[in-house]
Amino acid sequence: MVTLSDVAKRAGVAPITVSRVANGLGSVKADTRERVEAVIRELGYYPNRQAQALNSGRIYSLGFITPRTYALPLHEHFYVVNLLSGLEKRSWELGWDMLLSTDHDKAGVYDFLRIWHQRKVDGLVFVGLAPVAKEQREEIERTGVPCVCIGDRIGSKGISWVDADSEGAVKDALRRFWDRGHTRVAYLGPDTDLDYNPNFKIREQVALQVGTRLGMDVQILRTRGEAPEAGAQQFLALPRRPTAILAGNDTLALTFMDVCAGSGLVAGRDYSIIGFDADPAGQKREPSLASFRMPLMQMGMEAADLLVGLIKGEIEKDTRVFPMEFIDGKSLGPVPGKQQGQ
Amino acid sequence: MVTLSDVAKRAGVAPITVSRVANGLGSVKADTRERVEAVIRELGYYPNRQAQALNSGRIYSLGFITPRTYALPLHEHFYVVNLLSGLEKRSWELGWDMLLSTDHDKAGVYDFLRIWHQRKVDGLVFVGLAPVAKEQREEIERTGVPCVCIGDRIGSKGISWVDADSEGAVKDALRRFWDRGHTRVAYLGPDTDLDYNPNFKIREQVALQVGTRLGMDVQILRTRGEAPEAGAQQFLALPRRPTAILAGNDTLALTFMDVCAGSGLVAGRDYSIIGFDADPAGQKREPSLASFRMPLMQMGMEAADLLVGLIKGEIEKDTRVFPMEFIDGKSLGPVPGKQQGQ
DNA sequence: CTGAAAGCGCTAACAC
DNA sequence: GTGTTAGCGCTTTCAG
Repeated sequence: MVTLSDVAKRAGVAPITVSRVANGLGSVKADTRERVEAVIRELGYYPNRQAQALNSGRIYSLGFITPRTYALPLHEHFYVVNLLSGLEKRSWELGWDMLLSTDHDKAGVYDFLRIWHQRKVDGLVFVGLAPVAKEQREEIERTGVPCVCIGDRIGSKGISWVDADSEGAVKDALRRFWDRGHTRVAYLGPDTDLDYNPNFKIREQVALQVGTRLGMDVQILRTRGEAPEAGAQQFLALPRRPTAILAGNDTLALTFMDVCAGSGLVAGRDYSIIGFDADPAGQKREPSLASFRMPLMQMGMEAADLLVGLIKGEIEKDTRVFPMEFIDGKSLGPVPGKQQGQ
Repeated sequence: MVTLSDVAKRAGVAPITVSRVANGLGSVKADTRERVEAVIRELGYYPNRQAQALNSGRIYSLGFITPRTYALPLHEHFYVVNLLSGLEKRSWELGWDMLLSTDHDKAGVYDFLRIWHQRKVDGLVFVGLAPVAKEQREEIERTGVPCVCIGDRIGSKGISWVDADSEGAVKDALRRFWDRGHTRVAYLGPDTDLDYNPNFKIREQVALQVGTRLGMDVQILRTRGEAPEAGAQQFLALPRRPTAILAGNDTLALTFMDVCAGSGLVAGRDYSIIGFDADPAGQKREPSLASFRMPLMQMGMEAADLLVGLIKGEIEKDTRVFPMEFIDGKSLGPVPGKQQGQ
């Protein structure tokens, strides 16, 4: 391994001079600089980041915590892979590397701060698919780890976050239902006890508020962890069924459509439905599922931006909300039985 | 930040004693150990890996170089994402972290050894989608960087590799053609000048050898970088067309099928075709595309295994080949015009 | 079983 | 403009 001193000896200067040349800091006479630069190239010298970091406290790595909440392999986690892609891209553009880690240690203990404690990274990005424990939030505030959370609007003054605009999307969806004449609508969500994800709650609440404000009749349907078809069964059993359903995500929506199809009800004809996530599976099926797409790659990129800003101390805690894009589909239709064009 | 000395002071011992307790090395009296352990927990002490690495030369991170060969965002690179998934899983199981990096620096210079030179990782895994320059191979041999290449059977004594068994798959494919009566076959490959990937060459050569040995008439069809439909056009223009085509990958196969469909030729009826990669797009289309699937996740996991073994010095250069799995599809049929059952 | 001293590669602070 | 000194947090000698 070629060290600073190796270069210094060969160039006949003090180590600190090589340091100054390598980092372009301080003033060095032109011919000294050139001589040192020549030796650096000749010997193929690279500064040892570990040693640098021991001084500066900066290793130029961002930590990305991959959630283990669902026992899926990483590559099947559409959401995470897309975020990762954006994070990697922007980190690279900014000249930082990215360290991938998981949020559980071997004993199953939630320990996502480990890589920061060990000083392997300067800050952390994590995905809000699981709740962050109170002690952890306090630890983050106490130690001042630069932290960005994606998808959970954490109420901690130590944690910045980026999230998609669920409120806007729910309003948009209900407006689309309304424009097509639907007045009896439902929100289909997961059993909140089993499936932590703050966006489900936000979507449900906003659906209730906005629907009521529009004068709609809004019901809540719920799946159960062990019975994903429960929401649809609930729906089918209703005496006066809603004509339009907003589902918390596409997975919920697709299961719903499957169960209804079993009873001869076709989306877009017998009822309308819109989901979230723009899952490719939804767009390929027949009828195609209308949905909202989050700009995941961009969210990942901005999370990296934010984190680097926090680490450098250039910004304080910040939060960003990204609009979702409506993806049209055949699952959205008029009120069944009603005359077209009023 | 809590340091070793902080713990030492509080426990009333020398720093080295804390080090021994934290690492479980050397002998420490039971009650001293317990006292120190209590303080470690109380203060929430984590060893600083940078400082440790400065001594031991080991940071417990594996580098994964994401290729920039194709200007795709990471998440659209099926192959890379699946490998990544396996690497991440096994690294985690082994207690190592994974650093993601790219193979080009900002000036476009191929510089994938950077993170190792900087001592941010102990070794590297990279994907053989682009050729490794001679100087790089020499540098790897000279410096002894632990290296594992995926998908390119690099002939360097410094580089271990893992790869899928293209030979076996090609034999399997030709055997399947043969069993269905096909005797005029073709291999469809990319313009080799434009698309570096050693597996294309292997598949082409093995197809020629094995086909000839079976007494088949084997032709070579080629796309061109700017004209992916060239292979199919070549095929359509032939006076006596092959009845079965083995494509270098599913992308090539799907383009081929599209062009042929434009001339009224349907795969599985008018000709047979098999691809590589088991691209989901191929399995969802009509007729579905028969293909070979590589165990990408497993290959990633074994690459991590190999790399950790190399780093620890437990193994020398090693290579591993993984069988592919045949995925059946409607694109595979009998010889057109021939009576079924002979 | 425990500790003191020296050093890993680098840089901040202070001379000259 | 350049060099000397000390120290980042930890571990490897070598003593006691």
